[in-house]
Amino acid sequence: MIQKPRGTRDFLPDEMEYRRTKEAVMRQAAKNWGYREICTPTFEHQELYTLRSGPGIVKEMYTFQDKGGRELALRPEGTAAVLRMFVNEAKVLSRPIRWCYLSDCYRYERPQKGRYRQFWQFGAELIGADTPEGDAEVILLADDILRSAGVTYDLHIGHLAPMRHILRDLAEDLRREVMAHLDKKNYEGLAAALAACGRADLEEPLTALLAARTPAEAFSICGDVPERERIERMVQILDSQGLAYTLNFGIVRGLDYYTGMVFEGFAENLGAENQIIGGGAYRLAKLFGGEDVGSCGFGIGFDRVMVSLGDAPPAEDAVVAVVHTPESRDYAFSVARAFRDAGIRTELNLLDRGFGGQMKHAGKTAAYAVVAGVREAESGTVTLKELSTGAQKECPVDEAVDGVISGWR
RNA sequence: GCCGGGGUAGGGUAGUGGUUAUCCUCAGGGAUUGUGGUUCCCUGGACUCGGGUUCAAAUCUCGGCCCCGGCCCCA
Repeated sequence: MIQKPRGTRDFLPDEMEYRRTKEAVMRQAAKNWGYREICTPTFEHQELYTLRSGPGIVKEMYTFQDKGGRELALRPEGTAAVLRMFVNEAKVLSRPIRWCYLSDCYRYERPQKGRYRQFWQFGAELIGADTPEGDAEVILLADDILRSAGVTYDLHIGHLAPMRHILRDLAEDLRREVMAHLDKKNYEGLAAALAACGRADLEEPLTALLAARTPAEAFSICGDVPERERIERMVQILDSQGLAYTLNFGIVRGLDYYTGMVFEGFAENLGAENQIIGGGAYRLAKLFGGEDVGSCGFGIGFDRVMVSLGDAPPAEDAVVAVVHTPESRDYAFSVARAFRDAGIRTELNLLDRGFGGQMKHAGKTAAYAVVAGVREAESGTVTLKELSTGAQKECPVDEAVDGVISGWR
């Protein structure tokens, strides 16, 4: 027997239908905000991802060389390809551009709860609206999508400007180190790093900034920054919409990728991998050879959404099982077609089973049995039987279809 | 890459070196050739893989693979 590759999953129909239901809800929410769905290739030139994330990322990706010698990689996330697509194709589209996607992504990582080597990411990108209104819209959209899907989560929103302002005098590599410590809440490491470079004076404002829960508090610590008005306007919009969130100026989210607003969300029922969404403002287009246009977006871990929501409820669709005999086979196919044309999931017996066997099978797999035997074929009727109650009646096909649609009664 | 816990039919399980590996569920068939569900009968299906110890391994041991939890990472 061949096992599936490590970190991959199979989905049976009950779970798959549940996933599709949630996908549809999320797509619809995005659509309502004007975010239209796009699709990019499953694999791209490796360079797209190393440009964005550095050469070290290769060991975390599924990479391969194709028969033409091209160095390719299965996509490890959604944003890079979307911005690549924007640079390639969307220069003439009127802005802002609102796009969303649901992509299968691949990362060579150790699987654990909520983390797989093949996973799905629902993302949205707003390109060319580098404004506080744009930042606010992306956050509100993300919240709408997650709540529509039924997820309960904690939302944390921040902005990189205050922290970068405090760290403005530090050398680039030291700044990265300090921010990495802050990201991991490693305060001992933070103190040691600052002391080592003679900037222990920064420890107090940094820890105070992490505790700040309003823009006013943050600016009283870091002083005035050019982004102040933008941050305040964004917060004002979010508050006007009654959004539940925590302001957190300690959010770092990777190092050089995000340029302004950043946000994260954490859901229940997940283990160590409880981050369900991450996003923020960034400027990637220029890196990929386009103009320097500001963008803002997020990625939702779709599989984590599903884990957080719990087990799939069993499917409830009415199912009709058509029971027949070899002599009435053609009639049975016609009867099944009538039910299918009405949008009813209908399964016709395909095996060499007697009436009793067919009814037995119908009792396990269907809500209704529709008998299309010789007798019915001659009179153009069917015998409709509700399997939960055992009630049955012989009637014309149209009437039987209506009966199933209206739930028998 | 690292640490820990696991792996017995499709699912859930019993089995601390010794007959043909237990039970439930499930699936297929029959009792019942135009009426299922209950019941009864029959059938099918498993020791994760490989090496080692032993007269004898599901059981002890080592390693691989896979699963689960955590670390690292998380674009």
